[in-house]
Amino acid sequence: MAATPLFRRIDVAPAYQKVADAIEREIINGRIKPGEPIGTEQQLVEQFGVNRSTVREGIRVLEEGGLIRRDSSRRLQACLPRYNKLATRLSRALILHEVTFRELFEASMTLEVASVEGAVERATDENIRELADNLARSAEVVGNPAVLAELDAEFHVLMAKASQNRVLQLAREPAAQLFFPTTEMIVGGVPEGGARLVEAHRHLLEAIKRRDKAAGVLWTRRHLQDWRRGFEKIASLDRSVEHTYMEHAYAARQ
Amino acid sequence: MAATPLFRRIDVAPAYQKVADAIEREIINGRIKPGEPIGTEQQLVEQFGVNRSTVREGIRVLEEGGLIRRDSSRRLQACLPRYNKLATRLSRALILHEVTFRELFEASMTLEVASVEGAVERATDENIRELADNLARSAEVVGNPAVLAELDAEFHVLMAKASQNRVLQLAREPAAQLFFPTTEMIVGGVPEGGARLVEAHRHLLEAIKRRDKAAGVLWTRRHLQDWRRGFEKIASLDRSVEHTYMEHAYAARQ
DNA sequence: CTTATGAGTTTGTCCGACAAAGCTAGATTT
DNA sequence: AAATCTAGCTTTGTCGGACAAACTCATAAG
Repeated sequence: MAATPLFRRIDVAPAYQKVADAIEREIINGRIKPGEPIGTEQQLVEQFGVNRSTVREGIRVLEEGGLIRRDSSRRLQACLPRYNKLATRLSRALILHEVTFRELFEASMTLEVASVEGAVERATDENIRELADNLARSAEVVGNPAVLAELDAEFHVLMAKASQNRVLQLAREPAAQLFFPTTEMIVGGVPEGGARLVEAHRHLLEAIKRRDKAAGVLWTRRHLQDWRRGFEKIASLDRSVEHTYMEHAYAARQ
Repeated sequence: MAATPLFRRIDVAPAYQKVADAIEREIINGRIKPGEPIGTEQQLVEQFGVNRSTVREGIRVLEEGGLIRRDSSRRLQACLPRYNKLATRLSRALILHEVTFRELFEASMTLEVASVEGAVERATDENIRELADNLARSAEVVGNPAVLAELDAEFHVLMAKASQNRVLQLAREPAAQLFFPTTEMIVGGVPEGGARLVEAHRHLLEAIKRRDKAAGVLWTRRHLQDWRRGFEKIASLDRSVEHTYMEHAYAARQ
């Protein structure tokens, strides 16, 4: 195919990219720890020997990637990428790829079941307290679809947290961000929808408390099936997640 | 808590952020479709009424987010975010959060099982051809851990693709990117490791062809358990994914 | 019809500048 | 002496202009 390589490929990445890569490398391999300062733009200018505009473009790249942020006084520092922010990007990608609600439902079924299994096995007292608190608040707003939907999303986040598996936590988040905004429509559109939702959460919490995995899985399945039936009343599962629908998932980012 | 709000919060986001947000919004809600041009920097300068440096910083943000890219002639255009690129960022986040191999293993078990179930149900002839092709190539390099590990990763990507579920495809990718680089070490360190791996893939492909879900799940479990046993010979599952380990996952990005 | 050429665009980078906001430390007041 | 104020220094966000390299496109030359 290729002729014998006499020279190595020349690195032609633009300077701002190299700046970003250099800083990123230091953070990834741990030489700069989260929370530690990166230095001022002027210092970076001197260290890299490029113009401040170039440094700033590199900084934007890292900032968007969640690797660095500016503290209260706008000074640069390394930080731990927030799942939430990354998940938003992923949700965005899923929308642009026009995934269907069926795909979303199927994947969520898998991920939520895994999540509850982990929670049943490993939930701490603190986790259970948080879930119970969420449940109590939910019970008070059964008639308010908007608030209830938000609490539902939170409940599932807490369950994922209780699974003590951060990979799972991260993996379920993008789907959940697209999945749960519809909850409001569904709970609002189905009589008894709110009550059924809270009932399911109650059984889930009970299952976690009793370390009863079978019950946890069963009620997760029912809970999601409820969502599915509700959704099918207002739309087709094979419809793709709409662009306009993004408005919801979007407002939440603020 | 707060006093009655007399005025709404003033928007103080920096200009480059607003530029990025404005373009992003147009893409997300579909007014600019993937592949369509955004315009030159000069045009954006005129439209937004800000300096070119400011526009460029905004562009960097979107570029890193995968929403826009430059075509062959470096002109800006909207594009579909690539799973692969996003997954790399997630993997990076997982490393910085120091997730353990146990978390990785548990999540992967769930995701790969779901993946194979989907593949058994919905794999197309084309999917099966790709898997068979991968298997044939794997069989030829049983003795070469480096190449075999790469083909193993590809096999699982193909299986996720065969599941026809893009949400799942996306969800499994970050974990896989961290999970599979160790395959080389394991296959290289365990006698018969390569042969067992290829054998598992063969059974998986058979299961998909026969639409035999039970067999598919069984062999996925075995396959991953093999990995786990191999891993435990060289390290502890409770060790966190190391920073230095990133070198592998990192080089692959190029 | 293909190739070469050359003008015009566009990007990547650099330089210098300035207002606004934050920080620091000396000066002032109680 | 402790608290407060003030003025200067730093840093960021934005701007304007500039230029070389790479690319586009249309026209001229073979």
